[in-house]
Amino acid sequence: MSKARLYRGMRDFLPKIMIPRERILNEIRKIFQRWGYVPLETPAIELLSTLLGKYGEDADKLIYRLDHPDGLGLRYDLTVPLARVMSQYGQQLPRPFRRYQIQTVWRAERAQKQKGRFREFMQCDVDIVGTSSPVADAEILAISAEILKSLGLKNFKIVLNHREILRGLVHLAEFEEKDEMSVLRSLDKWEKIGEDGVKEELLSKNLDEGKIEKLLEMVSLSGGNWEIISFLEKYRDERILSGVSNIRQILQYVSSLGVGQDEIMFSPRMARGLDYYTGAIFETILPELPDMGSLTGGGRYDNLIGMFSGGEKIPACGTTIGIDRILSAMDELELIPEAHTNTKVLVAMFSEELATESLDFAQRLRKMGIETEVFPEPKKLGKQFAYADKWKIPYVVVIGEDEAKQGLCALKELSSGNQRIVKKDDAIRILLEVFKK
RNA sequence: GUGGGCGUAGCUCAACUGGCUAGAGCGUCGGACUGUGGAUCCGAAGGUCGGCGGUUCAAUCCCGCUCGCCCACCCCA
Repeated sequence: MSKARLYRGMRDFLPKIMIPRERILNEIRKIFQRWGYVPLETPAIELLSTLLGKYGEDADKLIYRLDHPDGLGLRYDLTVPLARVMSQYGQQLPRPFRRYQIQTVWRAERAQKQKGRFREFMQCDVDIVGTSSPVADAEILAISAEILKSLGLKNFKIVLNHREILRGLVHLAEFEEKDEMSVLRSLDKWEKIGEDGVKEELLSKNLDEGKIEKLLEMVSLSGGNWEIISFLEKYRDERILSGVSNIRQILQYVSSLGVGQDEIMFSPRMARGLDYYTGAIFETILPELPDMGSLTGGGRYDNLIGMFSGGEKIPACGTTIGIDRILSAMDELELIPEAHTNTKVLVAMFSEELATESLDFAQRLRKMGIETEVFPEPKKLGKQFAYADKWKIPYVVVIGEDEAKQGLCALKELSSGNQRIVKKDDAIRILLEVFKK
């Protein structure tokens, strides 16, 4: 057993994983940019005074604290850094401010690899700061949907709910305000542990059985989105009415942004764990992979950013794209093409004397945008072909003595085994055609 | 942090109730094949049997401690 090991909850990303991972990140980045979002990066290390007290007591324990006299810790998410940035540079950033941020975060919790839980993981956040318009909520939903579609995860569903509606329901069930978040956190487990499970958990929190039953009955709604929200309106609760009217607008706008009504599922049972949401909340799931959990999750949080800005109220809305969950979902659905390397062509080295022939030709291919590598030593050709085969490099070019004399090269496609002796220019033309450069 | 399970080659796993030189498959490297990969055959490298201590004539196996991994609870992406 070697002495080297990984700290629990950390991962190495070997090339085989990194290739699809980078491809997906590039795709996500492209979509963020297409919607007009601008990139932001913030440091891994923040002052503890910035980090602490923003996520709740339990979460504070999960922040990695550095052993350093300045009082430092690793960032826990990307939303608090955004709030800090808004308070420091808010004046020079015209609003609405649309930003995306793709960086790692750290949480000192018990990691369980198989459940996709790590101590270091990447978050891809998109947020729109400075507007309370439902257009913003609709836009964030549409971006989430567009990303999943573009990655081939066509069968997703967006689960939608609203914190004001939930608060109204909890109020109608006559729970005290201080129990509100605790009740919502239990309710949120409905899909996972079922109605009985939720009831059991609420009972174990010493809450009143009558109130619990009242709440569970109110949220046991099924049917179409419009049907459910129309039904909720009948409660004539001020908060519920306000939430429903907000949801109506979002549902309407989202249609114009390329999201089908059947891709959205309004559910009065989805609550999300974080305290700071104030309006619409949403997450995306794959019905075919019910155990996978949510692939993206977010909502509106109108009070969080202001915490750093001296009480000024700054509305905001955003979501996290769970890149690691998306990757494992794609993996299970076999949507990740096998790729061992990005190299398209291996130029073999025939002999020391002909080395420059290979280098020159490889350089011509690269200038045309074809990913090319040269085998660096004149090993026997069998070894060089075996190398290409092991890395699944699709083409091998050999320039041997015979070819070199006549300005030719041997171009072999490994998948078929077909080899042609052609002029170098023709080889380049063929490769450009194949890889559509 | 609490409870349960498990640590043998790079990976997946063997080795009868404690016994002689700890094995196999896959992978890696080399050869059969000095102008051509996948298949086949041959060979090689690779182990302080997680670590420390104890019991024993003798420990990969039994006991104690420790470290690590996995599962459940809690919490989340």
